[in-house]
Amino acid sequence: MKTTYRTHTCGELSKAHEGLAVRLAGWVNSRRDHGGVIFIDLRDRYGRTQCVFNPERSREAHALAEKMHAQYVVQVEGAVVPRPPGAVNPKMPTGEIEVHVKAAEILAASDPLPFEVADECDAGEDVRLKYRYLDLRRPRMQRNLLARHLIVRTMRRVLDEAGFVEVETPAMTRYTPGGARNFLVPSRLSPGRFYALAESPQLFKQLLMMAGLDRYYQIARCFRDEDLRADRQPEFTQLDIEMALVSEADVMAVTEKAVAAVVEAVLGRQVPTPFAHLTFAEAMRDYGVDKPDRRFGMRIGDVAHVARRSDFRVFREAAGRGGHVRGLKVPGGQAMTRKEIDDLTAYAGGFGAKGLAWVKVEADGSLSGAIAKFFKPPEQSALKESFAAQPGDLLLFVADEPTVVAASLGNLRVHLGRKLGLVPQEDLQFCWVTDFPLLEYDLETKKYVAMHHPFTSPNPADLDRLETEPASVRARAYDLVLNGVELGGGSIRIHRTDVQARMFNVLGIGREEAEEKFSFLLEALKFGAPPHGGIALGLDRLVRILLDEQSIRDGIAFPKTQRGQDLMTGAPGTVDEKQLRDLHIRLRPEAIEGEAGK
RNA sequence: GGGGGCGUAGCUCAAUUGGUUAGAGUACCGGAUUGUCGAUCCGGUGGUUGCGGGUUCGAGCCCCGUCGCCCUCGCCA
Repeated sequence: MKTTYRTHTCGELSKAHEGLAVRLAGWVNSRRDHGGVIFIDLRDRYGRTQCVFNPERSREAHALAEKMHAQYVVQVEGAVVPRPPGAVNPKMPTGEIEVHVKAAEILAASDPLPFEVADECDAGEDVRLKYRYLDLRRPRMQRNLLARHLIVRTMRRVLDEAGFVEVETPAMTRYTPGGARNFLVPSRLSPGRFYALAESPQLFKQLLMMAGLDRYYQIARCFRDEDLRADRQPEFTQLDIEMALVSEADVMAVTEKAVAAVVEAVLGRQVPTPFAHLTFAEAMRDYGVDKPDRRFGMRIGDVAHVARRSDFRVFREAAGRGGHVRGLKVPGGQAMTRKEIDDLTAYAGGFGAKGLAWVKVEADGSLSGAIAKFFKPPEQSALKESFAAQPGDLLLFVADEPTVVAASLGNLRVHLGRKLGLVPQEDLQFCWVTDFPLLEYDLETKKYVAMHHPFTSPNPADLDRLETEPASVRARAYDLVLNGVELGGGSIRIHRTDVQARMFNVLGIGREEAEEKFSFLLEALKFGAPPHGGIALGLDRLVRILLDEQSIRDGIAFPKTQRGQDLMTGAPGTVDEKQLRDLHIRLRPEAIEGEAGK
């Protein structure tokens, strides 16, 4: 790493360099001034090295060191010397040596900092984001960016070796209906027209298969104008893959290889392949969600058969009218207080559950709690058997529509798993969720919408029911789930014009609209489209999990806030009237007022 | 759009039931200090309590509005 300004980095000197004359440059990490001797820890990306300024060695250098403050950029020249006995710092990789400085130069001064540049930073995230370049000087953030780089490099290596071609696709494309809200870019050259920023390279990668590229990948930036979360940014990165002449197993095999290589590279750990598989129906039944966290058990149990025979009206009626009655066993939950259970009820209520029924298993095996009396002894035994419940356990039940039961218990399960410390944090549990429904009924528009996207191939076994029983048709779609997080998803695509036309028809996309919005795809399908499929993995989420960070923002150099703002640059910002005129745009009054109010 | 948390010195936080001049650590400034590594010791500067309004003899604290950050539901094919 030798450059004009340095002979070595701040991380590489050791006893092996003893006696060597070196030149280092970096940031002043800290200064310890003893009146005579001054110690300065010099920091760069590679590490920290202690530099010693002794007035007896160089009066000028020492005088300069008195002026050096935190985060000054300085250059020093001196000799690598083993530290005196007792002064060795075993906590530092370079702790056995120090540089005795005989000449120094201040390359850049620094104002006092808004927050300390240290590994454990307790500054608020808004301050960190405003001064992101300072935040990124912290070793932890540097580790994150380096790990992200390693992850991307590993993905490229694995896919390159497997014959994939990296192709760039447009970020500025045409708006297509369905899916996420798009960011729009006004066209200066075509008044009144707009590009849409790509929410994914979906159609382009399919067209690359039709072009005969055979195997494509891209580290692709995607844009979605939806509300943000700890795991969602308006622009994010996907590892996007598409392959021709493949079935699900081919795509999964490549994905597993790439992901396993990444885990090995970053954490040095082996991930067993192939990953576990479960169907959407199994996931919903056992875990209540389509992205199960399989690091712990506590599966959802069905007690409809007991509910029907009970005297508890809420249960009986729910079980009778096609609803579900299901529950969770909380091991040792008998110790929970009324207040704790009330909190769980409120939590489940957030997912639509109107109540949370519970019973405790007492030491003698009897059930206690407000609803216990509605169950005769045989039903009480049946309840316990359903969960293999032992004395000391708590059983929680939700009786409601299937979607409410699944959502409330599924989320409650994860909530409890964390609260009770049942989740082995270090564990990495990958799994595939398959056999998703092709379509979902949207109550708002009273139409079927594609669960994955409109180009997903129906399962051939269900194809004859596409028009008659659309909700029962399975898709050739699959999601990759890691520790309860949806890492990504993909599908085998429709490659036949007739099937694609039927799909649009079921979605209520008329021939005219399909022709207008997707004519290029429909035409391409006519010119020899090979069977193909692929997947897209959320890079930011994978990085976050492997780094064990709480937010994907900590793996992104310059992320945006929950309101979609960049606190450093101030984006989105205003533009002047001339720019708007060039774009043939006039702001609506409420937009102008809203701006004035700030 | 809904729910929740937070907002006090550059930074992280405290401030009894609404009651005297809003404190501490850190950073910063000055001084002392020749083996520290979160250096230490002495002294000092630093406040529109996010903003606006209200209630009150009196508001950091209560009320209304508003802005910002975070979490979350909806949303994210």
